[in-house]
Amino acid sequence: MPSRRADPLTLEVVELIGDVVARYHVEYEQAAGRHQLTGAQAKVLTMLSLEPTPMPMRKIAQKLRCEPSNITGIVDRLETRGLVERLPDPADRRVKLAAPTEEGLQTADRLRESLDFAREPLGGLSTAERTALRDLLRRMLG
Amino acid sequence: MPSRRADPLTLEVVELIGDVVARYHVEYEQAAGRHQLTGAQAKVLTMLSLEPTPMPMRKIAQKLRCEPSNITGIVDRLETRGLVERLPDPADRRVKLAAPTEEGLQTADRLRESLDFAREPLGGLSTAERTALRDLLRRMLG
DNA sequence: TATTGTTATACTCTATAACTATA
DNA sequence: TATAGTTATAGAGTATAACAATA
Repeated sequence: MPSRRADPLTLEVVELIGDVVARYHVEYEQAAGRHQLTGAQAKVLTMLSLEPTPMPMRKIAQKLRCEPSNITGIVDRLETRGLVERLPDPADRRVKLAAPTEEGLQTADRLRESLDFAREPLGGLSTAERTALRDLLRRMLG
Repeated sequence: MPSRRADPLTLEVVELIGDVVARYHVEYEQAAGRHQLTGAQAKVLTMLSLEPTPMPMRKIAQKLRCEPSNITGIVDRLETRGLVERLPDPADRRVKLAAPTEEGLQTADRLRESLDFAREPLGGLSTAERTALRDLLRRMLG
């Protein structure tokens, strides 16, 4: 992996992405806080709310790219608040499946709606510009 | 602040931005880790390395949007490693100014160079596309 | 033996409140 | 009194290692 200097244009784009990241982060934490959730708790709850079926603890850790032992505590706190529950896996008694409760699903919905980042900064862009941005981001991540 | 559903295009852009944010974060932490720094330490060191003059502790906190008491510990750790030093402010004896050492500046430089996010994901984009992305991000950030 | 989830431990980050030394 | 930085404290996230139950 060669380490060379990027051109000024690339550097500026990287800096702008850094700004977007910083802003997104602040807004995400604020949105989570409005529901008495930390960022990590909001991430786990959101992920579980988008899954069609309950998810093993280990898989949550893989998706979040962290150690499985961390998920124990995060799910503990979500479970204490009645937003998530642990279910046994009939196929493997070692596994515990985490699933959002009805209240957890509602909280996840409200969380999504309160993410102002969805509207505010994109509000100034036309449909054509948003389409262009979408395509560029897709290619970037592709 | 009205809470309404965003259109599908906006939602997709927001999701893509979320992906970029997640990826940026992982890469930033990894780059920091390669230099035995945490993300917060890397942020402070980078900020100080870009400032023309030493910065009061309080101003660092404002820029990072956190409490001043946090900066004490972060600068403590950077200072222990010889990457940052605290200087007195001749104009106000209450103030302590933080400044990167020579080694701190070198570490900050290497950190920037090792931020793969600068090259890899943007490598697939042409100059015209990078320009378009820059303009869209600029408009997004207002 | 290997794997899943948990526990125990240690470190860092974070906010809050109280303290100190200046202003 | 007000402000800058620190300290003390508590909660949360993180990685590592060791453990019990199960495969």
